[in-house]
Amino acid sequence: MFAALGDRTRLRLVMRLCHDGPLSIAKLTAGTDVTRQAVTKHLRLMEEAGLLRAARRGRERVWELEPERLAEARRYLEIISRQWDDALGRLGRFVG
Amino acid sequence: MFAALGDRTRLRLVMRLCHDGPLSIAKLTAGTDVTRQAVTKHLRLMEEAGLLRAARRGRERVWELEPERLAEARRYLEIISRQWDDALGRLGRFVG
DNA sequence: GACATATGCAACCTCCAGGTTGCGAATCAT
DNA sequence: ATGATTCGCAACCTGGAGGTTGCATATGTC
Repeated sequence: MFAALGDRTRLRLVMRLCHDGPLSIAKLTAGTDVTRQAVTKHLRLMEEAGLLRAARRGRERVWELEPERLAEARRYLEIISRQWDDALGRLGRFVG
Repeated sequence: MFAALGDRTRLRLVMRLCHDGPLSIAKLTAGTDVTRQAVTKHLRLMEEAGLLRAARRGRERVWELEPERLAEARRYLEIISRQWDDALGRLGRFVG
């Protein structure tokens, strides 16, 4: 999940999608400095991670974000930092 | 940043830290199936990513989370999904 | 001092993520 | 039907991430 966002090209693709709306592979490739095949691989990877969703339209394959996954990641980070605060609290009580 | 969390070992380290509080390298290594050196490398990587912070205490080096970075990541994801909603809204107006 | 503990440094190895190239297949336009 | 787009498949290549090993260096303990 985080690995899916932990790559330059992929993060760019997500940003592109996130403020241009659904796009085809060719359109997405246009904004990058890599090959269409590389873009395709990244898109599939993110699809398996649950971040994206694809749909055929004519000869194109249109990709769009799956925002629920982002929300999930956000919740996860929130849990992490909350547990961290708790741990520091316990530590403070035991030490001080 | 997301790349820092996009690795199994690193995510485990973060989880361990997040609910046990600050720990030394040896203690952190105990919970893993890899070498102390590997753990050290990961810790430094996350330090450079701004996720962790270290402090010497005697002969130990104690690591702890830098929760501000997590908050930053959360904000970033929020921006992403908000822009996505906006993009879909524009699309809807133009098409429908 | 002698010994154990906790870490640092550096060289090395292996594997796969990220990328490319070449070709084939489906869809649209004229 | 011919050509131009848009995509899929498969083989291939390469750098660096993740890991290990061996040794050196501080710090604590007796």
